Amino acid sequence: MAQQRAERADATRNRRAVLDATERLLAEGGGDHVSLDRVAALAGVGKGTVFRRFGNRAGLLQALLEERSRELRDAVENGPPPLGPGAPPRERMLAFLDGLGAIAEGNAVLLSAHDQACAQDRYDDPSYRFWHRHLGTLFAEGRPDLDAGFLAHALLAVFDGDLIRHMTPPGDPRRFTRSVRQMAAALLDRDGPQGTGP
Amino acid sequence: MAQQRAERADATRNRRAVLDATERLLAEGGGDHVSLDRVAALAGVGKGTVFRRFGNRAGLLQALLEERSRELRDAVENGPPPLGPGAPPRERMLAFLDGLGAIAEGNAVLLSAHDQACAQDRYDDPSYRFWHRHLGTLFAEGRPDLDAGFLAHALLAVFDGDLIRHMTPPGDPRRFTRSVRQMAAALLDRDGPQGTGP
DNA sequence: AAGCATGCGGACCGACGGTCCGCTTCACGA
DNA sequence: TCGTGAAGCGGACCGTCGGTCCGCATGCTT
Repeated sequence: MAQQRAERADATRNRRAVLDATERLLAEGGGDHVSLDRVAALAGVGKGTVFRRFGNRAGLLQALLEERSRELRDAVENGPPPLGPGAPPRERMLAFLDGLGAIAEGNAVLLSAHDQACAQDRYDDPSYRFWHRHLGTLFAEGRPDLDAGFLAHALLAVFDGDLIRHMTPPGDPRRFTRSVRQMAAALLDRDGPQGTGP
Repeated sequence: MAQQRAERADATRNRRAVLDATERLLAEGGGDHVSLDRVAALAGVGKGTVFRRFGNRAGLLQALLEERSRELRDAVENGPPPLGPGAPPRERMLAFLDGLGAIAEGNAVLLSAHDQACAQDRYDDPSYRFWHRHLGTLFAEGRPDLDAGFLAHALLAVFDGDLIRHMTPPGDPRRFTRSVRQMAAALLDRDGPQGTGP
């Protein structure tokens, strides 16, 4: 364990600039409008810089996504119930889906672009594995008679940027999250509906 | 309604050749191995021919997919129960998922490639709309208390080529379909599990 | 101040999806 | 059978993209 040299100041500055540029491009055009040339140009850096920092297109989008979801992840790992450990599976899952839904609804374009870029290795992505393990555990507790691992994949499959944009009407920004919660509740309740909260 | 001139023989021959070439390329390499140059070359036709026939990459893959699922679609529309009209929603949905699962398991690579190519307009694809309408109707009958349109999207979202490959172990090729059926059954049963068939 | 690892930029590459247009091939009527 | 016009064909061509590479600048450390 040698003492690591501190990260150079320009590197830090550039990483931020690149992430911000990506965000701006995502906001103003569709997800396919975000080419790495454009990102580099808007960030005022060379293309090589983008790749050294993030490896490839998928890495860049993943970094942005991770930034948006770090808070939720921390809360799930160490926060107070019902998000954190301690709450019963049903409440914990609904709280989690509420959080994930909010992030997804607020970042649908980013989500689409990320899925597009990741393609087949989406399921090896550490972020995905974390969400999957969390949901899988909760399902295993709540419904030991079903295939918990599959249900976890199924719930996550629904967090698709295009689907969210497709089924979110202008006047009801949380319709998606509501329906996801409702579905999860239906899956968890072996003995008839119990409602999905306030 | 003027009398249409019959389709030229070479056109028919080429359409078949292109579809077959696509199939072969999908089988021997990953989905991203199927470039339109390669398809044209292997089919022994010019690139222009591919595009005139199928419009673009998405159209080509969609044509192939439609070919694989036409039989199921016909059976759902006009066939005998439980696939066709007449059976109770639960049985009809399970039969349908069984059929769709078989197709998906046998064409996972094609499915991935198609999703990749379609991107955002996946939800406007006529094939998708048909499956969605079918599932949505059945859910609406079986579970009027839930968001049937959403549940239909959710079930279809699970038919993802990469997910299928990721969760299909070598020794159990139908694990995916079994889990999908189980999930659908859990969603349909308001009053506890009733089993998913033989 | 000097030395050196680290980071930087942008020219460069191969591959891809998609377009275009001059030429060929086929179906049909005479 | 043959002429003709339309339908189809091929493949050169284009712009763009993700990704690589290496000579040069920057900023830490001593």
